[in-house]
Amino acid sequence: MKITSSTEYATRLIVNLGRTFGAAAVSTEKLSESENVPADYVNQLLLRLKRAGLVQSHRGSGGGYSLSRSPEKITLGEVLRAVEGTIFEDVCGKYNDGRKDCHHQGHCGISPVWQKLAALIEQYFDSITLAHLMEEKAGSCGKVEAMLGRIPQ
Amino acid sequence: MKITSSTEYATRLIVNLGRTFGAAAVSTEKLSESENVPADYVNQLLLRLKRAGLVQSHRGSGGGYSLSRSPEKITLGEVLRAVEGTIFEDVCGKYNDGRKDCHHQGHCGISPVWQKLAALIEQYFDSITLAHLMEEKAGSCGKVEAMLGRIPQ
DNA sequence: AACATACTTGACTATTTTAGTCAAGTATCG
DNA sequence: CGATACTTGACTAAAATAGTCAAGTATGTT
Ligand code: FES
Ligand code: FES
Repeated sequence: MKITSSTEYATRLIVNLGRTFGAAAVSTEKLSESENVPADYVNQLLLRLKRAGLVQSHRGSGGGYSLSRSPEKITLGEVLRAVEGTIFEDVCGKYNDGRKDCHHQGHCGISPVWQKLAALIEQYFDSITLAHLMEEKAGSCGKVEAMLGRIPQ
Repeated sequence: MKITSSTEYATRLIVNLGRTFGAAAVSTEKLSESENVPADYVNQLLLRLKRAGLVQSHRGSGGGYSLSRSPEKITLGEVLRAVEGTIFEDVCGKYNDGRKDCHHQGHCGISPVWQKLAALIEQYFDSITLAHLMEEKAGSCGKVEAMLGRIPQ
């Protein structure tokens, strides 16, 4: 799974934008200062969020970024896929030049575990919205039960 | 989360040992050949598994490694912690020289999400035994429901 | 005892990934 | 027109990963 500085920063940045949703756009320099992330890095990350359609940009003086949807309609999963590409990369076949050298191919007991983990993680991230993240009390970090029904056994 | 080549290899190696549980020990060279992992790397990984008490070594000719417990009593979580140290590293405070520069410290909506994810993943890995991994049919990769009861909301 | 087998230890290196930087743009507002 | 601020893509330093190497030590067999 890819949890890098981009993950951490992008999450903080978009939550920051969520706080001023409906109000004026925020410049990357302001974001850089308030979230303590290098300015050029902020640019890079917000550009990816923009390309994924999660935020809008407004050029020129007084411009900046703003959410393109309300915080309830943006999930953490979308944010992470936007900045990292894919959240959980396949484990089997990643090493040994891509060929699966497992002896029990087709009915292997290991690979389903990685696949299910991937599903578990994706579903978890998709169950969490920006609105959840903006709540300033701990404990509301996704309803795990609700999400479980959708994981294939 | 740390899912590296060590993770992948160590899992395959210990499953391999599981298959001959009760029979003779298997040399690292044999393991290297049958699992297609560099011999010196196999040595390194099995040594870590040994230090964690999951496998036993037998020196001298005819020696090798064998499980030190039955496959039902070894979990994937134990294996991963043995080879990687910690499975999921803290996200908050990992960047920005260790200080949490979140504006809503103490009641932040983001950090509980990483913490819960970590718990989710650890519980999942701990719910899977070597015996599960050895079953050569897909689909028996841990009972997610059972594991959920133990995750703090 | 000698010898081959096979684990043990720890340092070392090449490769890849991550984190962050830089420069040269383009569009918009006032 | 000029300042503000996004846009693009390449570039670099630092860290992590993947794998190697060499010099051991212990054990079973002959
Ligand atoms: S297919 Fe990857 S370990 Fe079996
Ligand atoms: S404490 Fe890390 S983002 Fe709030």
